[in-house]
Amino acid sequence: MSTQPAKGKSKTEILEAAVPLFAEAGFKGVTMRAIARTVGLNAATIYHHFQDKQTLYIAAMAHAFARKAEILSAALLSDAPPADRLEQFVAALCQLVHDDPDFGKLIQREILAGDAVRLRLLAEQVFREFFTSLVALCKELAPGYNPHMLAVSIIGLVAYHYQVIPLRQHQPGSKPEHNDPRFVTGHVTHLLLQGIMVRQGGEQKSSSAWTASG
Amino acid sequence: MSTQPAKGKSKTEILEAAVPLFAEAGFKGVTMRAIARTVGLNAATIYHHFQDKQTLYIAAMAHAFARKAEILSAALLSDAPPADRLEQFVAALCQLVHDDPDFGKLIQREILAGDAVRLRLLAEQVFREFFTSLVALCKELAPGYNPHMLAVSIIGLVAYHYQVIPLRQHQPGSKPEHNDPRFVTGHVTHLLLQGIMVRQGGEQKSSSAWTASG
DNA sequence: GTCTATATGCTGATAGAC
DNA sequence: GTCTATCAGCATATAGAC
Repeated sequence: MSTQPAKGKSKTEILEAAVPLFAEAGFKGVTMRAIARTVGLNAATIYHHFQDKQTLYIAAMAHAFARKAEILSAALLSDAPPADRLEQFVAALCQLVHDDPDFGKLIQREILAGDAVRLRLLAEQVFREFFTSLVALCKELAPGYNPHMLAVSIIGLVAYHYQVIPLRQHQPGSKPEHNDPRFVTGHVTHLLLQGIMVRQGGEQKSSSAWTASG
Repeated sequence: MSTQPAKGKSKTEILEAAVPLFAEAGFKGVTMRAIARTVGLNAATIYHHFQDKQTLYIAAMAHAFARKAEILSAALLSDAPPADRLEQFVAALCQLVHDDPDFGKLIQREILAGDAVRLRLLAEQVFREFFTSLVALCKELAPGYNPHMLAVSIIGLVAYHYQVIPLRQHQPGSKPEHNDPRFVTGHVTHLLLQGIMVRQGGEQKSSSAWTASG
């Protein structure tokens, strides 16, 4: 909270060094010495800024997840028609996980770690608001579906594509373009809105769902 | 390979003790002592059966993934119509990840670990065959879609629902029934085949896609 | 095959000089 | 605020008795 003008390394610098390290190797895979080396400090100095490793880790999570919630919420709050809001949200989510791979990795690691307290905080303080907005959109867009399940499916379609890149890049038909946020947005939006059963003779490229933002 | 009739603990017993431990805590989160304690041995004895921890870990992965490939392939090889084969596959995948949570966790951990050699082995020796069959089904079922992307989407819709249970259980609208393989199968199959745009007045419960297996 | 004992290294964390 | 020096604990892995 207090500004530190050119007066030693700040807590923020330590956090910004720690986030990618924790994303890549997890809590036990990162040593205090490694974080200190990255930020250009001695390991003991970290303990002047943070009580212990656990405290530093939680602060790093909070720093990594800050502002993500409002980015996701914002895409859901336009006054466009429901189908367009869906596409805007899918596009925003694709862009987010594409531009910040650490974000997805840290969430996966938190899920695997399975700490009940931290998971509850993550669910309530980071995802609750935007998830509720997404559920509302699902109710409006597809009243026949279970809105909770549909919301999870929408997020999952995007998140999974980026999550399994290290595996699916070895599978037949994989191309680098498939990681382009616009390409994933087009695929996911069309699949959600139209489903698999394309009418024979139907030209899907002419569907408005394939265009990026209009 | 050699049978050991009632002659000390077998390698298989060690592997079957190690798999759930590695799934729960990851490579660095599991000590040789913990594995030994679980199987009822001294830590040093493990080194009589396995060269080192890394070798034991890879053997445990191979043991955990054995036979999974053919379970998934089998569901794709019936002579039913494409849409029914899709539902059979979705049902089989739901059942698999529901009955064996370790399976999904270990795959996630391997993806996060990011070892290029191990990921290539996993992709080629465990998933290649069934993924190729799924891509073929996608081409047959939905020629208008990119088959690679569609195959990933199908797997992702199922895998993601089970993967994020620890997070989505804290979100509004979550119910325990949503983890039932039959429920997830119904939701995913209907979403894939029909998409979101349900016709007004259409009664989705009457769709054959909602019924479990006929 | 299984054990005890132990070597060796790395880790989180602290004490205290500057 | 940052450093050096250091401790105590635990990890992997080995040596060798039984």
